[in-house]
Amino acid sequence: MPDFPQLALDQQLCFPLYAATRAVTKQYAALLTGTGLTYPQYLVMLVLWEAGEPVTVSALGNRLRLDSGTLTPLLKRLELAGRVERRRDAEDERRVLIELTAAGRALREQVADVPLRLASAMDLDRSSVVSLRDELNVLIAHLDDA
Amino acid sequence: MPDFPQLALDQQLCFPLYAATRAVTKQYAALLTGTGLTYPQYLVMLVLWEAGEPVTVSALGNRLRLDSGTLTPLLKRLELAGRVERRRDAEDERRVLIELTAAGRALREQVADVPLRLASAMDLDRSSVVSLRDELNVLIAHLDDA
DNA sequence: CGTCATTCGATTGTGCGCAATACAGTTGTG
DNA sequence: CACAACTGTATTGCGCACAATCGAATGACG
Repeated sequence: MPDFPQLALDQQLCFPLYAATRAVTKQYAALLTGTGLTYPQYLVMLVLWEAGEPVTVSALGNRLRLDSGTLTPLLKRLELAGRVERRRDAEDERRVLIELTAAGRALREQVADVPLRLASAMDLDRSSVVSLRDELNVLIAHLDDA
Repeated sequence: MPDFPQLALDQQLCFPLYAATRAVTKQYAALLTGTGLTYPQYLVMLVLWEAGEPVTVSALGNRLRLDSGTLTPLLKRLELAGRVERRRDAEDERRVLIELTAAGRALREQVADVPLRLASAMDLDRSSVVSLRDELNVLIAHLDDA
């Protein structure tokens, strides 16, 4: 019976990546209670705040690497909560534009301190965060090619 | 109108982490088609193969940081697929022991090359993988305390 | 021996994440 | 204009992930 050292959970990159993401998401969920946002909803709001103008569903999907099967119901929940409005683009009726409401824009100040609070919970120095972030971006880029 | 540079998607660690995990999971899904395993199911199998003996649901949960709400249905699907058997522990009737079937054990050889194939898809040198893995483990440890 | 807190797992309900599919609207081509 | 190909979004179905809750089994304590 051969052994399979390469299948050891702790030797692989995949599991720490998977576990760390869920741990970070859980921290965000804790900091976002009170805003009514989930973590993926928060990411969508980040894109909308950054854009400063209506954004199509596909643009959101490209930025966040999510497809319409994920975004459509998420955006409907954001609309139901009064954070965004959804309307067809008059220029091209296939497109749906997502626009912040006043309440959606106001939320930005309420979460402005979230990244800082997260960083303190993670307790990593700035250089570790930067190198980790950059290595992850390299990884993503490589997987895109494959 | 104040600006919120700290809310920029690209400056934060959270988004690359989130996106990289989904990219890696997608790669695993591709390599695991044919085995009938999903990525979380593959992780459960890794733990069972490593243990070499029946494992309780809670032990699986501790190792993988997943709760019974996730594991119970996942294990039922693995049982339905003939990979594992579930039975109450005679010593303590509250516990459920998860045991590999012959088919479940046999699967190990079939996926033995998956980590190597993943590593080649990720195209990172060994030292990057190790440092990334270790930094993620540090991150997880810190979030546990918080 | 009762009983009371704890442990273990299952269940329920909500929200992703994604493949596959459907379909309306748009564009290209002759 | 006719019509085929393409685009952008929505829908469906399945499988996680997790909070909250429940109920059975156990163990500690008086």
